[in-house]
Amino acid sequence: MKEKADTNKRIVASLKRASLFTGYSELELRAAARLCTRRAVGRGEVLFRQDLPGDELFVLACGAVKLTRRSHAGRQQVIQLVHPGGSLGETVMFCRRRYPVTATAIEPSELISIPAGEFAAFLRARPKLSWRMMEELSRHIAARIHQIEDLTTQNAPQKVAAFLLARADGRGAKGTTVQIGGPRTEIANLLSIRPETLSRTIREFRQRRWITVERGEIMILDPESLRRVVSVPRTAGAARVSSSARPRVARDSLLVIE
Amino acid sequence: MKEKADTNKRIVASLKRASLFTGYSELELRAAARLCTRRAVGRGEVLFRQDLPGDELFVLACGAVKLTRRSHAGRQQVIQLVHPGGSLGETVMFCRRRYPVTATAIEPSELISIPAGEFAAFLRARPKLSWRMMEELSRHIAARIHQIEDLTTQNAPQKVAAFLLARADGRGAKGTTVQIGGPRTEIANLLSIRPETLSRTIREFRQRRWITVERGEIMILDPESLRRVVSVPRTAGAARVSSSARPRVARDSLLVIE
DNA sequence: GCCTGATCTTGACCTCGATCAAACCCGAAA
DNA sequence: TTTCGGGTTTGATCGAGGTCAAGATCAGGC
Repeated sequence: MKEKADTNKRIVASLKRASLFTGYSELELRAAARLCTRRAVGRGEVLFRQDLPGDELFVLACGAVKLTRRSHAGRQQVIQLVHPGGSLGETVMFCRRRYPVTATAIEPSELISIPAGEFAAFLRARPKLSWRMMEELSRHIAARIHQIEDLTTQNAPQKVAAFLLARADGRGAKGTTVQIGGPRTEIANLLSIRPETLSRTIREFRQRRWITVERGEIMILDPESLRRVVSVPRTAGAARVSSSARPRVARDSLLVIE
Repeated sequence: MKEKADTNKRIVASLKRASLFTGYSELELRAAARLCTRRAVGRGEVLFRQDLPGDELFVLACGAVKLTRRSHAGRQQVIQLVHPGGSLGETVMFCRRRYPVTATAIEPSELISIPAGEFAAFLRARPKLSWRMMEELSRHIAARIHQIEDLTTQNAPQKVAAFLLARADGRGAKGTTVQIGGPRTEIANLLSIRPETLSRTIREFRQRRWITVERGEIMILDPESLRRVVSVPRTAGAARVSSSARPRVARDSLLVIE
């Protein structure tokens, strides 16, 4: 019937934009799309839960989803914010059918649901696409490694600056803007800082005319300065003079650039 | 010739112990081993470097290797300590032939070197083993996610306790010991704390008779207490009484258990 | 054995960011 | 319009852990 064909077209269009499916031929895309179904969810809705079994993975068509992990001691940590074109739950196909994280929509979202079993069979029959999947998994590993590096080596302003630059990619040309899907708290949690600290840092950046903020949209005015913050070795090159010679200068700013 | 056959046997034996090769049949193991070569390295020797191209992956037969990442700002972070049976550099087969981390031996070590190109061909010809590889990559992702959780949600004593318990696995039965390969500094760096803090934490644990230390070998006396430290929500359940009613108790211990 | 250089320990101090608490803002419901 | 509730901002304070510096301890090499 006509309607079904139309749905399928839209699914193909969504998959085409997903990094998980780059490199797929038109034919392969259509074959994959035939397995899938669309699904709309409201803000706050949970797609799957950490440690629970499941049998579907997703591609995010539009909206925003957070992947979180609740630690044994009850503390929650955002692992990733997924944007349109991203995928979630891929590993459920390989790891004892359990999800390593919890996925929650932080905005009304549309997703493509892919049944794990059928997609696995689909891949098994197509070695070349299996290889693509491995590339994708490797990319994932690299991303998590990079994240560990950022979380452990950067201080709060560096985290925020790096985050902004990463979002405004395309070399962050002097006027790009960064959309923030969902409440700012989620970003703070992703960077593993408190909302209060994020707020203060943003204020600092704004006062220095490095960014402007309006309506949950941040515009980058001075990417160079932000980059400098990120790449400075830590509490910047000042000091290292004659130990505690001077009588302790008052600190009025979060940043220690000179 | 005899000698070559013997070398091959030893490689097979090493691979058999590697998680990357579990599930391989004897035949498949031998075929894989035929591609490989042994290699011994000294302490401090670098196997491959972050961001540089390369074309081999490794299985660690004995010794210890650290995987590190140097951040843009020069700070170094240990991502993983690899033990015998572990593998390193798997992703080089998929990610533009570049390594995401630097691998350095922290003890004299023996490795099996696997040429990336040939092993890729080997896998492509064996879909079932490709699938095993995907499982392995997924496991890797899960491990990194878990690590992010630990790094961000735990404080110093929790990190150390969790580390000890993880190493003394087999449910850490009251007397298991933990070997530490390489200098203790590496462990501190892995947990993203300073060596000084690690030292103090270990002293604390020792004073409480939870562990004993000798000759770079730690024995766990009281796994239950360690587990309790890990799973306590944060600065433990004390306080929360009548705000600052009491005149600020002196803190003499790193831990806040009651 | 005795040096010599790494690694580990201990103490004193200070800083960054967490925490607590109180306004403030703003969109949705009434 | 007012009310209500989640999110954000701001200020004040505190403490875990980082930093610096000085010893102690250990491991090879001679």
